[in-house]
Amino acid sequence: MPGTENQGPVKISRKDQIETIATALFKERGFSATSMRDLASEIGIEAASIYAHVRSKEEILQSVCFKMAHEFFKELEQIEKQADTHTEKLRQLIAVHVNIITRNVAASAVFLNEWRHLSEPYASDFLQLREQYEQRLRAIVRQGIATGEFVPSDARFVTRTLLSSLNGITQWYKLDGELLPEAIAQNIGDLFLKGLMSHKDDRPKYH
Amino acid sequence: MPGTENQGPVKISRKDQIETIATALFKERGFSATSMRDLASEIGIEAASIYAHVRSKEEILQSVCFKMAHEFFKELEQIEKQADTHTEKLRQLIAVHVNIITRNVAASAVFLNEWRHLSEPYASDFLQLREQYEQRLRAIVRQGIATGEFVPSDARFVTRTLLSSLNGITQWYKLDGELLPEAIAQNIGDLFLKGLMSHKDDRPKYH
DNA sequence: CCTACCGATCGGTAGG
DNA sequence: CCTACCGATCGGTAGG
Repeated sequence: MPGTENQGPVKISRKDQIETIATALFKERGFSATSMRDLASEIGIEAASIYAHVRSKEEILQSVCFKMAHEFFKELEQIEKQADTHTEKLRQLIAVHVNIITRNVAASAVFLNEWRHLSEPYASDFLQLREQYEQRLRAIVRQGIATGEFVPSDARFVTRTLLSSLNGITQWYKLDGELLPEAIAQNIGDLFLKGLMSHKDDRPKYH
Repeated sequence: MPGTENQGPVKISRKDQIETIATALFKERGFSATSMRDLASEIGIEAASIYAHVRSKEEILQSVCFKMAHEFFKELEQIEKQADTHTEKLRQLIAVHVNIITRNVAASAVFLNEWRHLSEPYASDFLQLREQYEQRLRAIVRQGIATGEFVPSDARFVTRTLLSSLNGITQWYKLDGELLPEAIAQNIGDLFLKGLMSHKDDRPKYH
């Protein structure tokens, strides 16, 4: 079985390794400032050898960006389906968003900051996905306002500010940090739900 | 008076024009993905001509980054000086931060995202400034908590999340947008101060 | 501010 | 996965 016999107990293929290291470099230096030679030397092979596993530098970026987009959408759809309150939906969406980011800090940072180096039609496709995600998050906020669950507020502003807070995590989160992902989610959830809920019901309830 | 006789009523010098256009390109495409030829063609001159006004591509980046850092610090020091409450200090700091960003969206985005392309010792100097700014903002939050003005909370987390919300404005603010800078500041101020203040005193007071 | 140019480096290919 | 290499483009300089 050529191609499978040498993988052994560690499942990570050379292709996966390339993507992982590239993601870290793309986050640190940016896509354009990372050369295939940088990447190769980090892996320990020659630059030309990368092309045995990957068609181009951009293909790596495409893979990272669309994989992350898929992650975010998968969880969003799960949350949209359930018939919970909008408070609960928002709290859960914050929790899974924090979870995805803290489990994939580098990939999330690349997803957020390097997608503009995608060529067409990938850039347009990607942008559409991002806009749709924001729209659907905004719909939850809007509906919560419409039902009176949330205080009247600018859904567009709230959504953008929430996304900035969540996505900003990529810029400061460290695996050995003092704050656990669950605590981050709790804090962001409290902050925004406190801001969105009427005064008599300040503390969000769980079940 | 050579060098001054041709400036006429419009005060913008070629050097300023280069910096302005470069800033816009650096924001849109990133520093590394912007070539001096891109910049030149946007200005309408040859690439080599840029070097009559500017020593290098990086010098432009240095200028933008440190000018913005200076802007932010100038306002921070002003706010630290006055003997107001921490609530009022935080609200004012948010207001001036929003103001600087909305008046310099491109420069702020470059300041936030492209500084890592600075070479040494500029990168280290810059990073030190950013960390000091965050530290001093955090001190205001900490002091507000210590005096009992703010509810007990994680000052580090609050500061980072506030900065993410503020800096995120560069990613969505448009001059013709529906939300005016004053309204943005008001909303962010309300959100965070509501989150920071004790329940019996939910609405922050002004004078 | 332009023409003419330089050495370095880039992403990527051929052929093994 | 490597050696050897290609054309394109990069930041920047010389000299006017």
